[in-house]
Amino acid sequence: MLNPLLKLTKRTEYGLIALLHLVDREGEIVSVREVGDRYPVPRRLLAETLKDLGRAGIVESQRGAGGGYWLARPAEAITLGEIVAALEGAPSLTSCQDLGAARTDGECDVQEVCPIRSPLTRLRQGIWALLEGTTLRSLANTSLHPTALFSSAQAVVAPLGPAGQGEDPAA
Amino acid sequence: MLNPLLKLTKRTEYGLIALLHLVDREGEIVSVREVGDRYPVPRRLLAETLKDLGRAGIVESQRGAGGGYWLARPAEAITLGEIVAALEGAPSLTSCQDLGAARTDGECDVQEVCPIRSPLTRLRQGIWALLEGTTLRSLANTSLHPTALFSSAQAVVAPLGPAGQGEDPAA
DNA sequence: GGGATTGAGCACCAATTGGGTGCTATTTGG
DNA sequence: CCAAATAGCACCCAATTGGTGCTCAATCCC
Ligand code: SF4
Ligand code: SF4
Repeated sequence: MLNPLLKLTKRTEYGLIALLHLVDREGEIVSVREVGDRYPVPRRLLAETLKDLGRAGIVESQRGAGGGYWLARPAEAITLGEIVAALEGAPSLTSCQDLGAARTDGECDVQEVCPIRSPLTRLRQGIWALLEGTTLRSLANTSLHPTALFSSAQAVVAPLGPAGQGEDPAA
Repeated sequence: MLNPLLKLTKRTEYGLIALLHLVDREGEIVSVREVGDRYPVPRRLLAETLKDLGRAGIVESQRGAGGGYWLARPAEAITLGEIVAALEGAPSLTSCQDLGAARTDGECDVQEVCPIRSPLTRLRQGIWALLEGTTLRSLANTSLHPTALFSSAQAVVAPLGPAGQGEDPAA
């Protein structure tokens, strides 16, 4: 069984691969064909992913012969959170939390007496802070900038309490 | 669309609810019936969840009339990561990473030339550090212990680079 | 001992979601 | 006009998750 909590969808993975390629070719125009030739991913799905990223305003595109995609902004101005949101939808940790979306469909029975809503919300914000705190640029140049970055995440999630002993559940 | 990255399964939610109830009744023995009476969740599924937690060694149980469940350890010695691992399986962010599991099924074609494996691994470890750094006790007594806790997460994920500007994708 | 209560185990079904493709229209360069 | 390339959308199939049925085993109380 794979853990859904920590799982990125293939769409997101393909999107990230494509975006990293765009970073590599920053300033130029890149076609889906080119990306698909470089990485053994379903080219068609890659195209769908790029379309999504385009609709989200992360990349821009040019149709017609010689067309393709390029980053709509410099790589340091694109966050991982933004990418994930574009390809997997708005962030919400549980079915009752849509965080800005319409409240019309949040219909969990437990909601009234739920003891985990509040702490989980904080956790979600913490994870999201991680994603927001990671730029596309930093993904490209990994093993660079060993800077502490969790200021916001820390502030948000800290009330959850002190750390445990950190056992490894994979054992 | 709900974001799978930040989504807990119902099983985990129910499990957490049950566990928090056990924390409340720490020292006593609690039946599934009792928990099911307090929260409007499918009692049967709640039972399955408790079984899983039992198999994972998080709770202990007593069969027969008057039987039930109790925490196998004090609440501060049970981490959220452990709970999630018990109910949703071992942590792995992408299909190629099983982190200790058998390598026989990690069969992503991209693997050889994948530019995102390494950074995503680090991200996964960061998220997991968050989960491991949260104890069941701290979930119960939220709004307590405003302690900084991300030492391990920080150390692990820091190489990903500096923070972005933190836009809100839900807007 | 006998019945009621409660957990253990396992298989099974139904709904949702994610992975992936087909098809057609539209834009652009030559 | 033709070829290349993106845009849009509907659709199918496999996997996962949410939820149940049924049976067995242990324990308490009378
Ligand atoms: S109310 Fe509680 S159980 Fe229901 S979706 Fe929200 S967090 Fe989960
Ligand atoms: S190799 Fe890359 S694309 Fe394949 S599962 Fe791993 S991270 Fe994802």
